[in-house]
Amino acid sequence: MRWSQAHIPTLRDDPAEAEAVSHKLLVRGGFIRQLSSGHYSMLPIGQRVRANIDRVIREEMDAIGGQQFHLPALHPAEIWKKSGRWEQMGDEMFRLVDRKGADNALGMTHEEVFAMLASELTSYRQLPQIWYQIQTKFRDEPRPKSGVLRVREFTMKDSYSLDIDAAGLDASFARHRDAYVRIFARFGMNAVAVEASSGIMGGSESTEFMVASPAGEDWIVTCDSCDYAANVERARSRVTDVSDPDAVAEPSRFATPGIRTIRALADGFADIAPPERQIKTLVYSLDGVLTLVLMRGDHDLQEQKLVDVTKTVDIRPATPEEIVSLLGAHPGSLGSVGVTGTEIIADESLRGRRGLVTGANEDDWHLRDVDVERDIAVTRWEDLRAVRSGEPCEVDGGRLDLWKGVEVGHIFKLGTKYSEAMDAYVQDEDGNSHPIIMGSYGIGVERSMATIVEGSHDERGIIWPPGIGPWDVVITTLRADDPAVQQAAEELYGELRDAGVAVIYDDRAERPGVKFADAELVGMPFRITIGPRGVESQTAEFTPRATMETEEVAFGDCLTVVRDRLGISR
RNA sequence: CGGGACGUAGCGCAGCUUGGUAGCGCGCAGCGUUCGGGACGCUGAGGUCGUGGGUUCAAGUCCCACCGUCCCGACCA
Repeated sequence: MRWSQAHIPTLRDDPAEAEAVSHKLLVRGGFIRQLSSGHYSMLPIGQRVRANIDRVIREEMDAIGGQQFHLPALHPAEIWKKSGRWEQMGDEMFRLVDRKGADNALGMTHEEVFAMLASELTSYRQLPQIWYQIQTKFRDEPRPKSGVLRVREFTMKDSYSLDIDAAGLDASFARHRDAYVRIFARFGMNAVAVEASSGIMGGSESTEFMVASPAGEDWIVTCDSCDYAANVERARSRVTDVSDPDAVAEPSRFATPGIRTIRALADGFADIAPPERQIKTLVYSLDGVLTLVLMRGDHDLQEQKLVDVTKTVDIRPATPEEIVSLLGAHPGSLGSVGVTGTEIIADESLRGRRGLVTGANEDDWHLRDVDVERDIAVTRWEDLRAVRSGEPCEVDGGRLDLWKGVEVGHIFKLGTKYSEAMDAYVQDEDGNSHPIIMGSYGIGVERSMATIVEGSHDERGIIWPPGIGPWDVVITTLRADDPAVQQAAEELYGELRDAGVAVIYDDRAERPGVKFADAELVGMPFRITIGPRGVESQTAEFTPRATMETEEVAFGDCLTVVRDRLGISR
């Protein structure tokens, strides 16, 4: 491609609304443009990057035996009703009615359609299968943000494994995991596989691939001395021990006028009520049912954990009115001693604790000498605690770090939910019918593109890894009007192109500063500069974008150097 | 959905308080000079001031409604 003929609308000014670095650079560099909130156009060079990302994914998916499909984006409501997700997906699913009056949905994911296709399978001999596609997904996000990192319409590589038994699923899962490690490595990312919650998709062994970035929306916990890594929605840590008295008296009331917070109670009654000796009583509405949630005073609830253990779809804190009608007191004086007929879910760190302080369910009064197991009718014990930075790792006691990450991939085991719903059964060798066991695996394409940029840029612009950017090499001429320069550049351009190198020739009659600045903004990994000086000595300048350290290369050696730097295999 | 802000030329913005012929920078077109790090001069093109309604002799400016976009929160494989 010649730059003079390419549509690469770079901008000199930052887009006003840009807050994520990748968004700013992709817009300025002429890769993407916004159409509306959450919908982006891919411009030619953005599309080239996307094609490269697709290619890498395809190569690695094919390498583990994957077969590419292309499924419809528009789905009849029936298949979603059949799996039970027509209702479950709520407002996140785009829905529309066609001219016949039939309900339709724009696909947010494709378990249903793939499971329908899998229903044609009849024998264990046809398994295992890995089926994938690279396709548009629609999700009516309540708040698209950060440019292309969180949108309503995006491309996803989604794959599904089909196996006859758990061992087969384990193998398919492991293959995907390995493929993902290779894919993200080729993207130049340092992606960490972390334990995660599987959310409304259902399933187990949910593993997210996270890349550290300030633009990330998830908090990740990793241990500094072992390989433990988890999303905070699921992360665990060791609890700091608190020693309690062996036996305590019956609970007794004491007046706490005006005290409404853990902090205030600890300050006012330092001898008996430090935060770790208090019980924090939270009231939640879980699918419309009021439930008490008990935490240690100095701990915070991780709401996703509560959602996961209770399988709740709709969670919200109870309103003050609901709380008063349930417990007879306002927040600040709530407790669970003597409460019956209401589910009481307590965090594991409260198990066996004695001599604690909690609200008396009467405004301005608290109870002391509470023995949790003796005095509270706990109905469930669960791990609900939010992990904090610096806490000891549950595995080896190492220090836990907390960092923000972007989710670029997610893999998990689905089980038989969709195969059962869509009647995807096969017979085993004994003639017995079994639902196919499925796994589900996703990679966000545009999100990967943005995440690469988040992690690989400098003040001048983007630095694409070889094989990912729109071109690997840019030939920049200085004095494009000089016939000798032109001829040298044309020859090199033809040579590289014939050799299969992705090269763009900046033949524009611009001043050097403009051409350099554009090349660095767009981010080709290597620049070859040809000017009058070099024509004299028959040398070009070879400048890797990452280091910006220029070396002189004879015209005749340029192709060899480029091949070396790109890795000859490509 | 709650809170906040913003919609004026392709991009970034001023003008609104105090109503009276729509401006600046970049970019764009032509000509000339320039040419190893975002040049300069001259000339020029380009705007239903988000949409609709209202007040007024007169609305980019004041009032109302709606739409859109961004940020914070809620929410979110």
